[in-house]
Amino acid sequence: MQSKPTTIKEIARLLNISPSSVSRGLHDHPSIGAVTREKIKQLAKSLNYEPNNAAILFQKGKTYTIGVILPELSEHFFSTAISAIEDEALKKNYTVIFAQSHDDYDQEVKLVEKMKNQRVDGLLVSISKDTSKFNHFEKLNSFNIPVVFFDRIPPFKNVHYVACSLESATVKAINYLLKKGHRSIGMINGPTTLFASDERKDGYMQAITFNRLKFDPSLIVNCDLTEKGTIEAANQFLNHKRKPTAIVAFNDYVALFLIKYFKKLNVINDFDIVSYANLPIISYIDHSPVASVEQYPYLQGQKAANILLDLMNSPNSENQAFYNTIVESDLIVNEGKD
Amino acid sequence: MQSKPTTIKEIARLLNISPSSVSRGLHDHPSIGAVTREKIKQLAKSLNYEPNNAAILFQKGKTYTIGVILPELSEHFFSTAISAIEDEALKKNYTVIFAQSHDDYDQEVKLVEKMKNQRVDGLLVSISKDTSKFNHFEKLNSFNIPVVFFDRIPPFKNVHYVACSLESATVKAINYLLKKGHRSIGMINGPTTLFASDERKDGYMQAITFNRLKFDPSLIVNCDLTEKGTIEAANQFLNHKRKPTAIVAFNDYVALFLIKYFKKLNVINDFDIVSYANLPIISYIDHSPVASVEQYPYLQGQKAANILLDLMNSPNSENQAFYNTIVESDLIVNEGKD
DNA sequence: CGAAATTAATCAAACGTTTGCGTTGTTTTT
DNA sequence: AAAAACAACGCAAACGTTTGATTAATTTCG
Repeated sequence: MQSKPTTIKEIARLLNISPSSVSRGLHDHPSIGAVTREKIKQLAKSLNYEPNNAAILFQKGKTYTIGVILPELSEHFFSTAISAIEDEALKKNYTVIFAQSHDDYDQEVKLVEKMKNQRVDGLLVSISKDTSKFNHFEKLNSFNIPVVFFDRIPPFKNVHYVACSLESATVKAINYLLKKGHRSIGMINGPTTLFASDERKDGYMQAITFNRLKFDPSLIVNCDLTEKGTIEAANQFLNHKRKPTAIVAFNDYVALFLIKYFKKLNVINDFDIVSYANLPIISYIDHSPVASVEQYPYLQGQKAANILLDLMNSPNSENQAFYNTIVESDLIVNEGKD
Repeated sequence: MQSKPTTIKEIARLLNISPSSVSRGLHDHPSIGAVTREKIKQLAKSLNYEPNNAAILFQKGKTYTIGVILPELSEHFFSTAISAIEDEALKKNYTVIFAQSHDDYDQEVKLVEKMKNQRVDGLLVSISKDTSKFNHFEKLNSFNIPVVFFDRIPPFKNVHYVACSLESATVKAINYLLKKGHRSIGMINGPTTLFASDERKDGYMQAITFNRLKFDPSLIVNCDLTEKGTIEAANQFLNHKRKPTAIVAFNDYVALFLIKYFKKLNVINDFDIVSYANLPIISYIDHSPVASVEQYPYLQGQKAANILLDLMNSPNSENQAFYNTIVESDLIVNEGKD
């Protein structure tokens, strides 16, 4: 039994009125009389009429769809963020489509193009690790597709973004370690291309200088965030003349590699580790970090989605004000550990 | 600079030919001469022509979109599965839209309806914990929208599905524990409404009887999978006259609750725990499970997506054969522990 | 050389919905 | 009683693309 979906035309035919009247009736247009309106609605209901979305989208030139491009969905941070995005979108009856760059610049460029072709009404992007050029987003501007970056954002202010202040979070982290008595603190930072790396570095320096300590640049090591890179970084610290007693890891994955390596070398107890919270169960692991920077992915996703929904429904696209939203991050001290 | 996207009409006008020729030219239709074809393609390229998807979808009555409904995207299992789905869909130029039931039956019903209205070409579903009725999927049938269930599947065979054989995996797990010398093995099972609970129970019984041991039903405890429920279940085991020496946990979250509780009671060393792998870093935790059932979420997602793509492109919908695909799961023994 | 086949392109309809404008018929205002 | 206002609806175009049916021009073949 292959039911063809009911159409407005069909209803019009059965009621001997014009399709336009049916359309207006269904939308409570004032120029349709109450009796006809009710007749229309009743018949529509009894025939299980559902508007053909494709037709409406085509007609209106809007898709009621927001696109999300992110590096890797299976990372907890991003799956939580997109979960929030979807929840917010659903409230406003928008649909979410997404795609993963897998941290590859070329792929990201392609996906932006694809999203544009899909005619998304707006785009949320968390940029890939490899991305250092941003002109692939410019075309969206001319097509009037607003973009909001979240978490992994470009290093300039004239875009809309939502992100955590990793700088202030890092200050908190370093202050915490200083207060615990540490005087030599290492940092495994990310690639220099990442804005997030700058922020961590800035926070580090800010905390050090604020406390009138001398800043040793060799205590900050850039790392490609792989296990191999982490081990290399760790080795630099182990051989350092002022061997650190605490280490700030770029994220929980790095922290995991580090803990694994230190356990193997049996030096795990020589270090306090602080990390940034990507994983919910990090606190369950053996020799887990003493503290962790919570970046509130759900909140970030929520805010980014709402800003985008706002932008998509604001009339003048030539609005020159940019949303630069900072979500305060908190240092969560892991109690069970010492 | 508000560029309006280039259309076929525009190209046709500039070239003084008909839109249909442009369309055919772009699609390498044989009835368009080589010279015209190239002229068309060149101009299209130089004008950055991109087909208006909404128009095509509308015209063809297909959306090239597959919908995914799952309980909770932030769970690692599902984010990995949907990550695979998206990868597969992208290969065939399909787009993925998704929505979360948050394990709520009513929400699931609504989402199925919404997906139908969005005119998805096919649907992938992992059903919610609360779902015990399945008639909300029947309507899709009459609209010729194929559905493939994955992982959390309905308890009957006349649907398409991909799932792990939790039964055989559980057999492996129990056998492993028996071989380690355990004679009283507890199982924290899920709600009886879940098919997955039946499978675990069946596997348990199968392994026990195969090894000519007597089956004690009180060693299998149903649980709502919350922390509170887990503790209640644990207490039943602790007070059991044949106190188990090993426990099979429904999933890693349950295992985490259990480990936490046992650590608190300082009885963690009295038990070997086996779990089902939802979390990648479970092996890093303190007193982690001795073994873990890997359910291959990426593979499941991949297979489910490919089956769906297949169904969507198979001509006769009245095909009575159902894909019932079982992904073999493996017992991963956690080496570092003993 | 004329008929048939082939090539290259056009025409027009269709997909379902929305919307500006026009057309009735009725009621109110002056 | 004529003009104006209003209520309730229909007409037709439009959105961009695809596709079956046609036409016109050229080539092939007996």
